[in-house]
Amino acid sequence: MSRELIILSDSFYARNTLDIASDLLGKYLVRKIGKRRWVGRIVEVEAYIGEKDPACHAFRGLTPRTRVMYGRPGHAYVYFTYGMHFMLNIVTEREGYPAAVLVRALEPVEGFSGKDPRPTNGPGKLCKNMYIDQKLNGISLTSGQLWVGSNSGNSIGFEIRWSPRIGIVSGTEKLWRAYIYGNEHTSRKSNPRDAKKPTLRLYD
DNA sequence: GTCCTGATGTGCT
DNA sequence: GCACATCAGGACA
Repeated sequence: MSRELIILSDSFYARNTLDIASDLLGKYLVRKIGKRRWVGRIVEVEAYIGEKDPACHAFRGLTPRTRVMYGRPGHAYVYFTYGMHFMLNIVTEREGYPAAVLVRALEPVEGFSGKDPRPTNGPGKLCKNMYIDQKLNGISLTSGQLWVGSNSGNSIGFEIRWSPRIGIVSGTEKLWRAYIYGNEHTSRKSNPRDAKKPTLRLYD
């Protein structure tokens, strides 16, 4: 990182989830443990919005697991799945309304020294390689352990495309997965047939 | 490169 | 019980 990053404040996350999803692309996810730091440029995300979205964990309402998603925006919702993977989500919208953005893939920028040329090209993989686990569930993204920053300089232009979300069985008609078209670090190859706009969000 | 499979914890029915 | 917002490794091409 040649320039320092500006931490996004809570107000960034208190908006429409689809806007946040696309705005997060090109921003930097930062994980800090002591003096070690990992930084990745966000290249792929998915939106999960409200109790009427059948793919959203809040589809079945408020439970101990989904409590964080109903909480204040700008916090991390981390959960465990498939018996072996953690997933990082960022809570959005307003308190009491369950919505979040799943961080699916990053382009490594700093701190990744292993042999894998794509250490962060999937949601479980990026959590593993950045030591993100359930201990971070519910923390604020201004707490200093984990946050999203934006580069103060000119950002390089890129094209955003939208597709169905990955790994779900219902809600596949919604185009709520956004990624940086042509980037090598997404979880799937770019598809020229993917849309240039998301499926419009319908409020409850 | 593609397709297929096994490993595995947790929340909720 | 079962359904998962998955990944790595092996078989094949």
